[in-house]
Formats: sequence, C-alpha cells, structure tokens
Amino acid sequence: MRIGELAALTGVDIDTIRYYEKAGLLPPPIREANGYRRYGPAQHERLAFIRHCRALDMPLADIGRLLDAVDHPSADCAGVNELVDAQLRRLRARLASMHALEKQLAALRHQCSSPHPSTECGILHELVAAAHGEACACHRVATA
Amino acid sequence: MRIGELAALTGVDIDTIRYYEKAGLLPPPIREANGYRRYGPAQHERLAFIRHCRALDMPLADIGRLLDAVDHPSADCAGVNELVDAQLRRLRARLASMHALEKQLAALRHQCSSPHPSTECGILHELVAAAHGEACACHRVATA
DNA sequence: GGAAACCTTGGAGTTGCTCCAGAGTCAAGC
DNA sequence: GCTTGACTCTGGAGCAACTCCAAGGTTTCC
Repeated sequence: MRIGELAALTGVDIDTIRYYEKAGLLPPPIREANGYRRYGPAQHERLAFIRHCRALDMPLADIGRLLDAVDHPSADCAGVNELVDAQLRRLRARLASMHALEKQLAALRHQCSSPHPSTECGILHELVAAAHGEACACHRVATA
Repeated sequence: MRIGELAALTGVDIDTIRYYEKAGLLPPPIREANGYRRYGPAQHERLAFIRHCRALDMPLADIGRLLDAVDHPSADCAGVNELVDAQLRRLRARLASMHALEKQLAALRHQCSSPHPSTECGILHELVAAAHGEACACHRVATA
C-alpha cells in the first residue's frame, strides 16, 4: 500500500509517518519505480505499535528502545520494565504537581465572580500582589 | 540594575529575560551608553508577575493578555476571568486523561514483574498484541 | 487532454525556553 | 600597560513531536 492508504488505515497523519521514518522508528520503506513509498503489513503493525505507545504518552526515544527489544528478542526485558517504570514515575510526579496547580487556579478564580473594572478585579489584584512577594490566595491555599 | 542582577534577584535565567522581551511581555528597557540593558523596580515587578503566572502554567500569550488588563485598568476584567477559566478547563481535561493513562501504565507494568527474555515479556506481548488490534491489559482496564 | 487527487523533498512554524559562538565592555590585579 | 575574568551584546541553533507549506512530479478519472 502507499503512504496515504497506510495513513487512512491507522489514522496517523502522512507527515507524521514520514517524521517517524526520519526519526528512525520506521525503517525506510521500499520505493516504487516512481519513488513512492510502498508499505506492507509489517510496517502497518510497527506503526500501530508506535501509536499505542504514544497513546501511553511515551517519548519517541523510549519507543525506539522498545522496538529494539522487539527486534532483538534474545535480550532480556529488564530495560523494558525500567522504561515503563520511568514513564509511571514521570506521570505520577506530573499528576501531583497538576493537582496542586488546580487548587491554586481554583482559589484564584474564586477571587472574582463577575466582571468589574480591572482595577477592582480580585484575580488581577492577587496576581499583582504575588508579584510583590505578598501572600497570594492561590499559593497560600496550595502550600497550606 | 543590569540584566544579571535582575536575573539573580528573580531567579529567572538571563536568556529567559531576553526571550520575554523579544516575545513582547517585557518592554524594551533603557540602554546604558555601552548598550547594556538597564532595569528598574517596575520591570522587576512585571517579571515577577510573569513568573507567577508561569508557575500557574499559563501560556505566554495568555499572560500577555493579563498584562494588557493590568496596563489598561479601565477595561473590565471579563477577559481575565475567561483566561483563568480556560486555563482551569485545560488543566482538568489534562488531569482526567492523565489519570486514565496512569491506570493503563500500571496495568501494563503489572504484566511483567521480573526480567525474562524479551520473547516472554508480558509488557512487550501486550504492546505487540495492541498493535494487532487485540484487547490489551492497559486499555482494557482503562475503558472498563 | 485536462483536472483532481496523490506523491515527492526540503524547509519553516509551533511553545518556552536553553545553549552557543564570536565579539564588545569593564574592573581588578600585577 | 597588560592580562585575566566576569559581564554583556546579537544572532542563530537545538529540544519534542509534530504540522503545514511550496513547488514540483505522477496517477487516475472523466
């Protein structure tokens, strides 16, 4: 199949497929006489693998290492475990900080419930006060 | 003060300060005879405001709009509310998807507890099965 | 035979910085 | 007077993971 068909089949943008090739995640495909890329089921599967990993928010570099493990089945999979663990650690750290952030923003939003002139806006007051180094509702709540 | 002092005072990298200037968030400062940037308390405060907003993970474009509201206090603050609301919506959507992701990764990690040869690794099996379009532990759990 | 749809390459743009090269400026020490 | 080191300047490249575009070649369909 050609690149457009592969794109339609997998829901991956044509540019993204070419990007994965340039990044070394997809091997350079055979070319037709006119220079068009030709793909088979193996590439389709490999692309689906990549997208599944991306759906798990893994960086492309890590996906490349997983593909190496798939390509060289003799090695052991300790590295695979470590990649998934690292991904989980990153995700959990980010989740914690985003939970804190949500509290801060909610507190900030609470400072102003209806439109006023900017001079009287609680949100802007908070942000300006924070810039002065004063306690602000958002970070006061977050660190309490 | 010069840029290095402002950087030390605020904990913001020198390059970042120049970047904010180029992005239009900080007005071009006065220059000394030798061309060095000279900053006063007003710029210091504006930079602190920007960093506080960045700590709330706001995009620079939104911060620019907040600064406009600060600079033009006569307008009303409805736009400010909308920016904070939009930021909260973005954050909450991202939080929800990251929670789902965490479940998926934890389920995936559970497939392999100790190093095996890659051919027997439950994690790789799952990812390859997912690429085949089969049900995978990670997304099966997440969508259940 | 002509138009529309497809493919090619290379490069620029996105966000928010961070780093670097090459050059100028300035104060302190010998 | 000269060197050394710390500071500053500009412009440009690099990161991640794409996305979009221009300019051109190819195929397909009517």
